[in-house]
Amino acid sequence: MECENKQNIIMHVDVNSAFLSWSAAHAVENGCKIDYRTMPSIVGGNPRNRHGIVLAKSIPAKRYGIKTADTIYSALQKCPNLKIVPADYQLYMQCSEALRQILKRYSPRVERFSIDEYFVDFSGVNSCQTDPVGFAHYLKDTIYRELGFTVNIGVSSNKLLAKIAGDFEKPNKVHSLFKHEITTKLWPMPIADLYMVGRKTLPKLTAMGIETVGDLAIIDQTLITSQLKKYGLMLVAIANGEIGGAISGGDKQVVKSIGNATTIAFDVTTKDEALMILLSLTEMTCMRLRAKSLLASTVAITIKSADFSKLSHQMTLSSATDDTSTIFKAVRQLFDDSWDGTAVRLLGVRLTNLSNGQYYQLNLFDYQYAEKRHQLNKTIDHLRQRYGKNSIFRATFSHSGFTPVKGGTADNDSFPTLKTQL
DNA sequence: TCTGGGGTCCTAGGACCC
DNA sequence: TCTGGGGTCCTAGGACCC
Repeated sequence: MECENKQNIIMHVDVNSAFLSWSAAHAVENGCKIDYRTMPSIVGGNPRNRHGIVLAKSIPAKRYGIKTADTIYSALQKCPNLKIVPADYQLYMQCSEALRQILKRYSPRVERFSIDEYFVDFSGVNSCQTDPVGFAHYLKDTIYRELGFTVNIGVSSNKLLAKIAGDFEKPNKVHSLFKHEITTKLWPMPIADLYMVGRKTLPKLTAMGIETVGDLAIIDQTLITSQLKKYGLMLVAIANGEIGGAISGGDKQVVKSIGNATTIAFDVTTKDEALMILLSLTEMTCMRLRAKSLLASTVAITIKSADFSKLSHQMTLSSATDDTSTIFKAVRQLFDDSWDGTAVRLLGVRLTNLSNGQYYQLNLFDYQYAEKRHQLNKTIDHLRQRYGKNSIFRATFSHSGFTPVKGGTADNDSFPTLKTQL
């Protein structure tokens, strides 16, 4: 059936220091005399409303030991004259889209992996067959010439290896990592740099005497399982480049959950305040649910206390719904059942058990009621889309000092994980 | 630690059924 | 009830990614 010499070629395109690059390129384009990329700088949140972490850093900032997710406070300790640039998510979405448009010129099979990462399937694309690495260089330079920011491109025969290759040396580089290069390019890497080896896993691996990816790749199965269970086996598979999967089509992935959470600028101590915030998060989450034409049957809330202890509570509804009021009723009950009165730092709402079925399981009366609610919700969604998300809101919010619809990601894209395609 | 917000997957324990 | 075991679903918590 298949053409016998068809070669799978997958590329991973990753924007270098994405948020910082994008903000810097945008500033330069608008006449800013200095390029933040050439000096110690970060994109960060605002510590005044307790969003004070590093979202992206320049390469000079990295040389001061500043890491993503550091507190801005600690970043300033490491480099007192650090330039701090505020985040501009609208700009970032635009840059992400612009990048997608370039990629789509060369292959129809483009998949968004996160706001600053894409997989592109070049299998069977003629211009790319004979010299994929050369083509990747051309692509990288085209992106820089047209959009003004650099990317890393990883080239391989599956997504996992392409992604790992893209993470090798940065910035503005192309690396290949084909199966036959695993032992020479991947195995010498320190184990700390392997995808999926995080803060908690690293000490466990080092305690087992694992220092490089190669050490992990050839470890005895029963040994790794005894320490890390299934997770250990997955890591061994990654170390051998054995998890992959082609890119199916666009970025249509099955969404498993939708949610929004917010760290509040102050500690919340009253139920009224908490419910107000939960309502605004529910509004946003339900709007996104409806935008995807999905229904949810499980509602969950998260509470992070002032001491950073976390708690989650969930309930499954008797039938799936996309109605804000119905879902908020559940949210309110979950909060009542789980809040013990301690000061709250963060609140979150998440919907799972998603389906795209209609309102089956309902009798005629309930169906008509649900239909009415559905129309009302749709109308509100349209108004918010056209006139802004706070153009229409519940009476409780007037003069409350709270935002009626809270939470990010108004875009319709899902960000899948590699493991989904295991 | 002056410590964000969007997700996915895994695990362990309990409820319930046969 | 001095009661076995397998399957499935639900819940809470935790690890990881960007």
